[in-house]
Amino acid sequence: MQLTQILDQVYPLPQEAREKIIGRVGEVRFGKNHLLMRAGRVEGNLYFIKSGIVRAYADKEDQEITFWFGSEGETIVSMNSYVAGRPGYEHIELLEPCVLYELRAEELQQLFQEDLQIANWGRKFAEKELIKTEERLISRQFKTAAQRYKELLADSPGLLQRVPLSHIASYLGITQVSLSRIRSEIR
Amino acid sequence: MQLTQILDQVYPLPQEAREKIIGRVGEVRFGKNHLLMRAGRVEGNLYFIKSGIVRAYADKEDQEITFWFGSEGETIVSMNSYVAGRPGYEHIELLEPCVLYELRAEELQQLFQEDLQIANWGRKFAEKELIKTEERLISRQFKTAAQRYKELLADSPGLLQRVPLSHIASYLGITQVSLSRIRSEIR
DNA sequence: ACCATTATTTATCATTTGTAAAATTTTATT
DNA sequence: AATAAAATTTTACAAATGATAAATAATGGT
Repeated sequence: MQLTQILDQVYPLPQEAREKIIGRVGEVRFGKNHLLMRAGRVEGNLYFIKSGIVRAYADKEDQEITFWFGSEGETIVSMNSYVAGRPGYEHIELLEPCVLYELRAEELQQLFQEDLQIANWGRKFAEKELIKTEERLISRQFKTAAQRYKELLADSPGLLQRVPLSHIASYLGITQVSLSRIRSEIR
Repeated sequence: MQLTQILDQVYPLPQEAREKIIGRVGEVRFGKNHLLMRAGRVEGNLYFIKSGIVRAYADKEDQEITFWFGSEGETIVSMNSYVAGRPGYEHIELLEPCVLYELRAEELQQLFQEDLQIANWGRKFAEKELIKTEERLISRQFKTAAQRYKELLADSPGLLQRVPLSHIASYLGITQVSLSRIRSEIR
């Protein structure tokens, strides 16, 4: 997926503004299982996914909790680092080999102070992520684990083929055993 | 709480930009139990809470699910309306008599297109809300209902005195009976 | 202060989900 | 194809939460 397209699906930018961003972006590649970001650090870059799929997870005692999947066209950003300059609580792990567009957070912050349209792009980005997150939070309360699983299947049909069920279970907020039970009841 | 202070705690604005917003804001008052926003409508205003406390809730079949409380200094906005011009899924109900600063969403959108600092204010607002929402989503997975209750007590000590436990239970994602059990085990 | 209403707690039982361990299936490697 | 490793499912049991109804406490209006 091309960077122009990725940027525009957040908020269409005038040519000039778009080029300011593109000029500061580099392409990088990492292999499967690479740890792109680690919890506890302030992360200096953000990434747009050209191809591949990743997960964000947080440590809980001895286990890991996956709370986000990102694939083609999505943006990888440690919100705490990006917003507040604080260390993030999330690890980002590549679940496939990925091609990423890399951008220094500092440079983007600079652009936010220079360019009205880029500031509005940043606003739209956060707003859209917010709606998605809010909807997930509410869906936790509204829907049973089985419903959430079915919805995930419907919304992201390819996901099951690309991601281990253990991560899916964690993402849905249930144990893998519970997810197995749900899957067996459906068929 | 003064509007200037409310705006500044999101993102400090230069005097000129701040006045552009303040000039478009009016003060309104509503009584307890007033329904400020209704699900299924596109909401044309946003509000800053000068005093009082409100809840956002969504309908689930025969019951209501409270997913947010807002009090002094917080911003009331139907995210779907504000971001996407779509009807929201939330009702906003006043739990106390409130004094609110009212702003037309359309006028704010206009300011986003005119003023770089206001666009960045809007960006910061969404980013901060996003972090809060993301943390709540993760806390759902990390923590037991009892832990979440204790945290809510610690973070918002006054809340229990201002809000019925039925709403608190719903906010925590448990039934009122469950919350009662938790409360009795603590003491 | 009294009554009616609403809010909260308690009790009982059913359901769901979690934990731990073993069994099975799938995948990767030689 | 055979083996080892990893992923997934199954089983048995424990713990947490839900549903319903009844009991108690708190609140608001007259």
